[in-house]
Amino acid sequence: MARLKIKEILKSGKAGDEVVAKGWVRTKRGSKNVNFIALNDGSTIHNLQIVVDVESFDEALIREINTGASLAVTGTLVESAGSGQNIELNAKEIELLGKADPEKFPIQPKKHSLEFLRENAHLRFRTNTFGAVFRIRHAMAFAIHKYFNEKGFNYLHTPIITASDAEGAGQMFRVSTLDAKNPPLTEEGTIDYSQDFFGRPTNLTVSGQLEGELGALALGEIYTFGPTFRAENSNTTRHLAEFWMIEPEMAFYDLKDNMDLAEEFLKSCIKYALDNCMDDLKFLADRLEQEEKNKPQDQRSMPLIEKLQFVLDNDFIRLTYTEAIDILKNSKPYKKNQFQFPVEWGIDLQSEHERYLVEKHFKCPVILTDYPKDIKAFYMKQNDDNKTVRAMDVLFPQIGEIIGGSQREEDLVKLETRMNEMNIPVDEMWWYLDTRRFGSVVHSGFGLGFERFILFVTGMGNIRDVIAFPRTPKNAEF
RNA sequence: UCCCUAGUAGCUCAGUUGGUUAGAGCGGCGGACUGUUAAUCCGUAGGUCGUAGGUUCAAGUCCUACCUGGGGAGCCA
Repeated sequence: MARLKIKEILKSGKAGDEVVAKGWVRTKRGSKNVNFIALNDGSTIHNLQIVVDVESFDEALIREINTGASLAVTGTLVESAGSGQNIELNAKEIELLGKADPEKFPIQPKKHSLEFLRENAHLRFRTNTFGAVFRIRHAMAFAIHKYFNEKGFNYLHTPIITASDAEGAGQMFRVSTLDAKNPPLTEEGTIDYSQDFFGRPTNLTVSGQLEGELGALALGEIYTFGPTFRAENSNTTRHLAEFWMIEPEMAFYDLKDNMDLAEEFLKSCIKYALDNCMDDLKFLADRLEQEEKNKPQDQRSMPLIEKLQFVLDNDFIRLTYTEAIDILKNSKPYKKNQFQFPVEWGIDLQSEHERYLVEKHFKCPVILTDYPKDIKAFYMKQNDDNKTVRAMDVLFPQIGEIIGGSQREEDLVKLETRMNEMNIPVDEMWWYLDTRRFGSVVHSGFGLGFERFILFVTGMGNIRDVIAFPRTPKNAEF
């Protein structure tokens, strides 16, 4: 008899069907004559209820069916006599696949704190919350590939190890096979990287963008979707040292095309979640609602599913940095001196400013464009005003910046001039500049932080709870 | 990295202005119960109070340093 997944059994199983189900015990309860086992195999958030007639099984076996143990159950599906489920499995045969010592198994059939589960990240998949989060995470990864594939984009694998440190996107992790205790030295006493594996200093990538541009300026549209590493000492609910990023790069796209793509892309993925992950979303929404009950009324956010639907139904507000500064200067908190940081044209917007725009003023996702060139990267397309660049940041409620992107500077002279101004080594970047030397075209791209997006879709509050094994300062367990 | 905050039983927490033998709920274990839904009821075991120093007749409680977690900020995705 073939094993059926619990999702399949609950969806199309009929009373009288003989089936085999395999999974892990969530709870066991019952009385002298009958026991009920909630069995979960990860295929769905819902459990299959196994009904055990105590008299027909070995007492020792039943004693070992504890929370966390794995079972193979053969039996007949019947309509449930109890409420709470339509169908349940009457056990004929139970095989204990793997025991779980109830005194040692850390996941109990009760509510655990997210902090505790983070310390047990190897077992937290076995909870409803993390089951839901990781099924949704998978669905979103799939939705991203589906979206770009249908749009004719090519999935480009840009390198994880890079020798370029010119990207300016943050501190990098060094990659080396040199002896850390006794590295070979040059005559000047510095580390001799010519003896290192690559014959030069190398690091883990902080962005695939520059290589992505090379691909786009031949293939037309590409996207990357891979791990990204930042050695920043960031300790927040929105930062990881190792995270996943999606970076589309498109030839012949100007900033407006770029914004249109970003908005359509985000909406398409959110729609996929609503269409395909409703069971998990409902669970997370309920969980969130319980948590929100402890908060004062005015601090509560929109229910999860409503929030996703809202983003889907409304156009993102688009405005320039300069317009945003004007709005901030005319805002109540500015006039009442409630902002901690100054608001002045030329400053980088602080989270409090972004949050005001998104959560208070517009109450809607916002795309800010045309930032001062001095607070943005060298590769961004310079505007004619000589003050701003064609940058765009997509700001989401609670998350803040979820996408950062720009139209890229395609003019060789302007780009080189800017690189010199910003002390970017032009020589080392010969390969990047070659795209501007040979058949340069208008092009654009952006980066989406995958985990930040998952935060938004799942309503989770800490980025460490939407990646399986988070890497953060002082933490690389598992 | 900075600011705030916390660390007491397997988990979530209480522990009074410093004062005898450190408490509860949940979980575990034993028992009861004819179908339960985080079952219920009765009973029971379980603690070097984050670590190291200090103040004091006396420290879970006060002080200092360090470690770890959480929240916020910066950096950014």
